[in-house]
Amino acid sequence: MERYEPLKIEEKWQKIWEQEKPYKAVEKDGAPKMYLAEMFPYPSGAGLHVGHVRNFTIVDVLTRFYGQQRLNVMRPFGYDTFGLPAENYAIKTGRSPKDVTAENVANFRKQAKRLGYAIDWDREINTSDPEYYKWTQWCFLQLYKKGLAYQKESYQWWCPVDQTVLANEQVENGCCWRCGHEVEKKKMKQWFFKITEYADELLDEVDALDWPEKIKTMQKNWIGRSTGAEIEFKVEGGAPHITVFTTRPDTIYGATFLVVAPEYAGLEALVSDDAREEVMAYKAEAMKKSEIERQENKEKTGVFTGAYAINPATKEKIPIWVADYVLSGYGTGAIMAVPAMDERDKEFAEKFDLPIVETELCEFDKFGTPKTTYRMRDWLISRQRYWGCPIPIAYDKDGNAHPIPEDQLPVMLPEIDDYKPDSSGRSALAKAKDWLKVEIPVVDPETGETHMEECTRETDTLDGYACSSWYLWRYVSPHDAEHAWDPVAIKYWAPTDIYVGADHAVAHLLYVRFWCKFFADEGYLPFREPIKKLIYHGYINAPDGKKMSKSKGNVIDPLDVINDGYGADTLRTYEMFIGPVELDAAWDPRSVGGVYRFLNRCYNLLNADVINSCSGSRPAGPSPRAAGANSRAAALRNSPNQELTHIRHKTIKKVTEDIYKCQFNTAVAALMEYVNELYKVGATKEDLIILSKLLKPFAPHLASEMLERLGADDEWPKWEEKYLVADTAEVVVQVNGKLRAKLMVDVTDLEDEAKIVEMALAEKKVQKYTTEGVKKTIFVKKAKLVNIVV
RNA sequence: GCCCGAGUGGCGGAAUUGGUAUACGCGUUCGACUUAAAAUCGAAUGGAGCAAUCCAUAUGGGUUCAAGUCCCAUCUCGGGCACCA
Repeated sequence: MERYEPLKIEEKWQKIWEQEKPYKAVEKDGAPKMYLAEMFPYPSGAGLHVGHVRNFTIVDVLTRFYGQQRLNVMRPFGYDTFGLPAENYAIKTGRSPKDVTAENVANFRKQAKRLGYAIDWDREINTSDPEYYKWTQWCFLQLYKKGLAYQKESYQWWCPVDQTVLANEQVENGCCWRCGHEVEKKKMKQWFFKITEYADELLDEVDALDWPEKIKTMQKNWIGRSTGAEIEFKVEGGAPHITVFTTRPDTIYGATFLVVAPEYAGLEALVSDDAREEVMAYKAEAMKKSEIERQENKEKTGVFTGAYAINPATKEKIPIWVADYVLSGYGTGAIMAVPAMDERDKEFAEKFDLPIVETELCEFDKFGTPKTTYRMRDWLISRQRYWGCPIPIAYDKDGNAHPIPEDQLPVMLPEIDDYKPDSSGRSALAKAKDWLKVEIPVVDPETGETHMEECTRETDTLDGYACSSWYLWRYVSPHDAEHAWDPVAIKYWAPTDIYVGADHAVAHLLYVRFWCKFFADEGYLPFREPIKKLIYHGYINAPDGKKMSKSKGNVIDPLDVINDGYGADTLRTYEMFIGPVELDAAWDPRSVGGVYRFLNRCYNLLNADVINSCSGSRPAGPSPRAAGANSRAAALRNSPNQELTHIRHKTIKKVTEDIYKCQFNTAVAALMEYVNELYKVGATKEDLIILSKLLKPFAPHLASEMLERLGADDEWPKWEEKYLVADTAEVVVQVNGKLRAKLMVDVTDLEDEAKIVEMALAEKKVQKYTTEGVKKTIFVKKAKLVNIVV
């Protein structure tokens, strides 16, 4: 008998797929379209890891599944290549990030091909390719034109290690998401995208999405809408008014003091001469503290500013304090403290001996104007780093920003020698002297006239998340030189039907939604939500359950698993079998062997002897089970063809429904059961064809080989309800809810409750318990169960 | 602290949503083939007991003819938020 040699089979089919391009996606009428994608990878130097394999294989199983159902599927592939790791590696090794990236991409492509994915390789994109980032810059300019890309000077998160600012979404527990170092606050002029403009829509449309609840909740929390009012407090002595935000304007009678954040812009003007020294010292202290330190010390601190405001309700004079428990970035950076109602204000009042008065609630909007605020801030997009998409902006001699005209795009990233950022707070691009100068049309802000002027380019680059905020639309026309995305193709393919990832619950997945809404408003997209269904899967951990990491030396290299002789089909099928898709799972090298054995058994069924002898009306194969066999095996002995048909259709149904539900582990288990049955009773050719078709999404090489030898196509099989019901059924007999006997009955008898109950009561094992008489009997047809209550 | 999830054999995990608990796989044991090993094939495998039976889905109660599934309380683990006024 021929042995199962996965490496040979896989090489053969990968060559065929490379040459014949069966997965090329073309717009066409007739079949409905199905557009699937994974969150494209950042191609690191280490190559593919088992987590990528899980991610890509989920997409592949679905792609093949829908493809076999003859939907018009599109499954592209791409690389998210801009970013710090490549740049840092380049600095360390003295090589250019471009070269390093090109190598990594080539390696990723090779490895992805080795896994046999049904990718349309003509739709490959790379965010650091000028052909791609030209359109990232175009997107920026559209946002800029509408005032949704703007500059603002404010305090920002700064990572001292990576020497760049970070978006709120990139700060995790007060630390940089990249390097883990504590972040600091730094006052800088930076570029932002006005995502808050879409806060309401982003929030309101979350519920309708076919996404995991976990992700939807995180997005809702992140946006964090609260409704309340802004109330203006006059300050004694003529300093500017203080506007506070509160969700409880009705408690204003209990507001006994105001508190402003240390970063509050009007603080200087407010503070009295007596208090100035102390207040400024407090502010300096607060600014020095990292976010973590501020959070750790929950003990309230603060200083009196020496100034007083007038409570518009009580007309009383109330003191103004500065304290770091008030956040500068939220609301107005100032609050009215109502210690009788609010725990934090109460704690503060008690500590500093401020008055606490019970408040009578008043009419909601009497003293304020209604106002909604969001926890979400605008998206900070400038990065002081080299390896990113240049921001298409230049500054005139007065420092005013002007857009680079669209016909000058792309603003190419210049080749430089030294990528290292320095302490100037500017990126290494500032050192590219020739590149910095550019002549562009400039509009005079006073006369409104346009003239050409030599300007200086922006040296910040865009946050990598900007590059990945629109790539799902680039896939529909990846080589279009005229548009970011082709208007016809986008209408056909988008939005993405299924998107698969394991990360970026709030950042990326919020940003794509934001851009989608913006470009829909601009008329470039005919939909407002970019992703219909999101599959958010778990990580694969090391065998000890810990995260895989190079330093721990517990990394499993997927290519090693393949080359050890298991092959890609085993690796893929194992990762689908490893557990429920949404859960983390620990790698188990022994279970990989189990899946290999399963595929091996599939292959062995192909053995010519089996096929030939089974093609007749009665399957031969290994001898049927001997004594002690269960009732189904008995049924198989009696009417093998009928029973086999029943099992076949049951398997088709189970595998089909499980894949729809993304329950890949139980789909694989059902295939294993099917194969076990076929081993017991022998397989017909039809069984082998069905098995191969159902197996193809998981193990496409082996299945293709089997289908070829069987002379069959890969069209997804359908089950028929009539075969799901066998002609005999097993009825369970319980006494007081405990299993006591089983009956084999004709299916037609299932309609006859009286007959079944009579049969049940006639069972010896049942009669043992019914000597005292029977109170009642319950027959559940659906469950094929009788319960006798005594 | 607040809000969600989840606790099932030696292990990863199944259970048509209230109806045969432990599918499938791993591991273990025995057997066949082999000079031998690997591979492969077959059998057994929740616990106790010779058995009939009894006990088992984190713990304790409850509802029900029937509970892993529903309700209440407790414990443990995971995730999210965490001075957001």
